[in-house]
Amino acid sequence: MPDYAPLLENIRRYVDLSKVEADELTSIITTTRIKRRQFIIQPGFICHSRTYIVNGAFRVFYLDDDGKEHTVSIGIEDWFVTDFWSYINQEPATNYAEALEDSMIFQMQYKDIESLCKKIHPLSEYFRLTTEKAFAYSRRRVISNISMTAEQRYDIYAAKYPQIVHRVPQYVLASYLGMSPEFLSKIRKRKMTL
Amino acid sequence: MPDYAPLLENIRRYVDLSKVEADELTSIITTTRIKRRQFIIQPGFICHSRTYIVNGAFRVFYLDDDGKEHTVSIGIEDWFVTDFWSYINQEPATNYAEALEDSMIFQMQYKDIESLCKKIHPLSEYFRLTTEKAFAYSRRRVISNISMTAEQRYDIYAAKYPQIVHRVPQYVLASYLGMSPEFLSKIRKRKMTL
DNA sequence: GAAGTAACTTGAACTAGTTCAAGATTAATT
DNA sequence: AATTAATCTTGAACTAGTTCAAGTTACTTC
Repeated sequence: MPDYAPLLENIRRYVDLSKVEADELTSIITTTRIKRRQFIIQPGFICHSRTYIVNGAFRVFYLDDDGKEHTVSIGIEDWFVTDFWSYINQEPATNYAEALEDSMIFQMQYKDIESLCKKIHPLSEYFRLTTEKAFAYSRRRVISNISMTAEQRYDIYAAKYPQIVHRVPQYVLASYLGMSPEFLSKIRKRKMTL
Repeated sequence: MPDYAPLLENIRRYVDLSKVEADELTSIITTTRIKRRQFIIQPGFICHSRTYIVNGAFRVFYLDDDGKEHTVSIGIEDWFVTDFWSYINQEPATNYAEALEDSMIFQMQYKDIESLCKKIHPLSEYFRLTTEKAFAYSRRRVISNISMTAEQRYDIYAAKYPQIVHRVPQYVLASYLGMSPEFLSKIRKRKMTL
């Protein structure tokens, strides 16, 4: 049986779950190993699960009409990955989610989560509180995309996620920060020589 | 006594609230009239309430170091306005919220909402579901800021919110869409002559 | 309803960031 | 260890969008 402690610890930071409630939650979890470069979400397919990263790293990205990639989110262990729009509306995804490293994940199905949220009040609270936080961060990202230069965005990201900046390929980070990989390369070079 | 029907109707789209629960909710609401150009949130002050717009229009904006305004959100009747970061963390705000028209609002305090969410399961569900939706939209906005041209962003907004595009000042919309007011003016002109 | 202020328009000069292309590094595969 | 594939670097040419400034239109307010 897999070790659910990291996920339960994450939940405990927000709410109290009884032993019985925790067991109900873990009973809907499936555990999977994913190889690097493997996709767990693809456009056209409904994203049925919320995915918790036990270890490894993922990115969610969007392929535009010109075939250019735009990274929507980057996640490492103890984070969730989803095509959120597809997940909450149970509509076909528009994004890909790809493993950046060999990973292990926990998955919980939409319909199971929804019925458990109806049943277990603290679980509903957990998702409410974490989504509120995610939303607040997302708004900050909107502002920084609108109001800052590419270099400022990089600096802020590097300061906030020092453990990620050099863990993911540069073109992934560039597309997450909304700039071309070439330009990120130039920003980094400038910093070396300063 | 004010008419709470629009808010309760909004909630009913997501969950069922009993009469007693609805009364508990409305008991924490304060109703206020706000004049155009009046601020209900200012940097430095903690945003204590979630604000529901009964009628009128608001915008939330951020003033950067160069004194330039960046509109974070635009809301009209039946929407919520908040400096979300300040609200959920109960930290001093970094944004302004300003009435774009004479308005009437319902306000609910953070601590009251939090204790009601602990108490009333469907209310917790309501905020969970609506925040999930808001988060999904916010992610879409991140993607469109990163991957689209200014004109595409305008077109999408105009198609989605035809009732808002010409209701708010152009410089507000431009700063929401992440472009200069001059450039939005030029986009619009180009459309006239086509 | 005149005067003043806020919002919008237009064009010209400018710049942050892109695109393209070719070469240099690094990592994966046999 | 050699070969192939992916990723990163560098510079030159380019462009979407900005900035500035001056003029026009439309609201407010007294």
